[in-house]
Amino acid sequence: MTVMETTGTRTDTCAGPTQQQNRRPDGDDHYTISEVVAFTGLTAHTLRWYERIGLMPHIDRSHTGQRRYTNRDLDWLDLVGKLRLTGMPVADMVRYAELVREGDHTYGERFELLQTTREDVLARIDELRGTLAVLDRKISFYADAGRALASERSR
Amino acid sequence: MTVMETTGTRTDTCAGPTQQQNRRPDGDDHYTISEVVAFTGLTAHTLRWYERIGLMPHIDRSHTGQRRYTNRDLDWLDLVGKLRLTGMPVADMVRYAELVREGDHTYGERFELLQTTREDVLARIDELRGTLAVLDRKISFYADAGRALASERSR
DNA sequence: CGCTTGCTTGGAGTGCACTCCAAGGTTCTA
DNA sequence: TAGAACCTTGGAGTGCACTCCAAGCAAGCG
Repeated sequence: MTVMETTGTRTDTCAGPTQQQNRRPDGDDHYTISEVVAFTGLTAHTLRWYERIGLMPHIDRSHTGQRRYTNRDLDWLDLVGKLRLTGMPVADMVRYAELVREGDHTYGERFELLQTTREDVLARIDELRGTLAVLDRKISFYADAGRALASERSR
Repeated sequence: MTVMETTGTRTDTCAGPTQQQNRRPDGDDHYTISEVVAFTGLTAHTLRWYERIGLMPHIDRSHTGQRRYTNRDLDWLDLVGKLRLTGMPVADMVRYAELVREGDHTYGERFELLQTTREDVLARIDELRGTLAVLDRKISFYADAGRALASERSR
């Protein structure tokens, strides 16, 4: 049995609200770099850079050497996008990509990495909630001050 | 009437779960840079840098030119810390600091800035929740795969 | 008094995540 | 079949937020 990160047929399914329409059916899923730019919002520079640093697998090439991305590559980029949103350093994502490439025996390590990331995200959400509370207090302070200034002007 | 950001006596009050004990009473609140380092977790380098770029007001000096921070400075650093957590660029925080220094007539702009930031934080929390969902799906996928591998081994 | 520890300054350096460039080959449209 | 638009590469450059350095002054202690 093989633990795959992402496959042509199912990908730990239901990819969420991501822009996944416009995709070609698996089998003739060959996208140019500019199509992937349109899908992901990343720049072509960044996509090439991701490949260079090992955050992407080596992408298939056309007979003339141009990149041809597959649906699987797009799925991977979706995940990377999500992880990036968490603030995970690129180096850690590269590490994860390496684990995937290395095969099944890295399963445990990958699992742990995901769980650590999950904890980080929860902590981050909590931090943001704390900040939100401060912001709300400050905003209502300003609203009060605004009313005071207004009534002062009307006096 | 003056809209103050932070005062010696009240600061739009109840500063939250921040480490505010160990503070000296207002009036002999004079902290060295290393004390502020201990309070905030920032480095002395960073504190000096904040002052240089205008993210802090000019800090009082001792007769020999050493920085002496006040409770008010600590309050400001608390806010800066919170804003930093939201991912607000330092340049924007500097802008806010300038508005505060410029006085009452910047009230409206400050209010807007805070509200924009609030919206950003809400959006960020939502993003993180989306990521959390992806992570949870992936984690349970790995958990299932783990069970499958285990049962395979036991066969 | 000497020593350690802490503080000062301007300016240079670091690490991250891109971002861009030049020079040239490829693919599409009229 | 010409020209525009797009793609390739390695390597250099950018912007942000620190982070560190060297040289020197200051304060507290035995």
